[in-house]
Amino acid sequence: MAIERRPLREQIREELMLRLDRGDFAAGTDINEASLAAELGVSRTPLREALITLAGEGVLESNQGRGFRFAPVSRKEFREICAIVAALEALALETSDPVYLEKIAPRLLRLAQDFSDNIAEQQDIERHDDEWHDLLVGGCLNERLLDLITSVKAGMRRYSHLVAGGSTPMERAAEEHCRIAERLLAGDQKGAIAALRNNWVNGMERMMSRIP
Amino acid sequence: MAIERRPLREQIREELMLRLDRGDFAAGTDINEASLAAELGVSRTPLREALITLAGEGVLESNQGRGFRFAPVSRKEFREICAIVAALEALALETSDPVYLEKIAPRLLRLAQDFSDNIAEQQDIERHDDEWHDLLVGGCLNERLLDLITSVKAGMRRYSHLVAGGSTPMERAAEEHCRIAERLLAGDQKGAIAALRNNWVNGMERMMSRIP
DNA sequence: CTGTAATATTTTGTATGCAGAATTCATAGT
DNA sequence: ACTATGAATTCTGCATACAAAATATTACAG
Repeated sequence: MAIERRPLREQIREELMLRLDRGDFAAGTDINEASLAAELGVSRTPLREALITLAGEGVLESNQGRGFRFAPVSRKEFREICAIVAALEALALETSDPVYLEKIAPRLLRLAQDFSDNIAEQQDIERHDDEWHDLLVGGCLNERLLDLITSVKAGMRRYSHLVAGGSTPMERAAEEHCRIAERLLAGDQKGAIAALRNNWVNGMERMMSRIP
Repeated sequence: MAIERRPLREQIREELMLRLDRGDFAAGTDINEASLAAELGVSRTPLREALITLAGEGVLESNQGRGFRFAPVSRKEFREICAIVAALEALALETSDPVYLEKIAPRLLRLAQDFSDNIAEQQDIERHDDEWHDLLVGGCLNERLLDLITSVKAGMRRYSHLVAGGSTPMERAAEEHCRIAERLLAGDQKGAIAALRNNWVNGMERMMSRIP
């Protein structure tokens, strides 16, 4: 039996992010610490620690005397986050080892193609897309950068369930992933970065209409 | 009388960052929660909340059962943070209103020139440099981005007192700031961004030798 | 004298308690 | 009926208490 030996605040944070993905929390709703703690079977102390972490990542907001609430969503903020992630992933790609990139390019291409074949659940699509990007930038040796990307993307997860279920043209996304992989295969790092930026801009536009 | 009506955790965080700037904490030293809380005149609860925030910003590390400690410094990590901030400030400049940039360009130029004139304390130099960059990117409407820049720069503050006191060629920094301001005055946003990136690369190199 | 096991002490991680701020609800006055 | 006022309640923010893990100390065998 593998007993969990990590701070409760981390486990709580993970669980809350999972519930956020499932769409359990509407944007803007306040959190009742006592009831949520009871529901999770923990005390308020580690819960609050998790909430403070999430507030630092922009998932939650806190107001003096008024506790925490899920940060409201807006097209403006979504645009902002996308621009940031695009720049950060571009940086990750710029500073990655070209040899490594060429090595993983075939895998990236295959994943992108598999992706376009299977019509999957929205939840799976999101996860698949995330994993693809993780693999893409995973060769970057800048650890702080990879951590930062993860952290900023956490703030973006508030939007993922909003755009779910619709007729998201994921073929387009897969197509764009193929383009990136092709550039990498060709050893064209510059082109891959441009294609990646393009992927983020388009992805943003695709989602945008579904946000209030 | 203006009574402080903001969470203790924020005030504590601020105080700790101030002490960090003063060089009170050596990199790698563990924090004793009880004694630090007593010293600050608060309980462990809001102190821990501040520590968790700082850990999220990369200023501290936490290990299960072992508490918090100031994250060790390294040239590698310093390079990493500089690359990130350079990319983020470049993004901020890219997405700023050109009209606004031209409007503040004269002020930026004047500040940079004043800077090179006065031989100030190292502490002042740091502060001045920060304020200059804040003004530069302050016109960016991407609020998330500005917050993120502040947050990432917090992690960089662990290094500022390390490089202090030496014969830092700040004339060079002031010169580079002038270049950036001149590009903005000329309405050459692209050139300003390049000059800004150059400023970060050089600034990094200047500091690098003084880090273990 | 050195290495190790047992014990004592310190310190963290989590739970609980408490005061005050914010909100809700009820009541009175217009 | 509607608003204003005040009491009652809820909830947060901070302090304290407790249990378990980690560290330091001691005792002892080799």
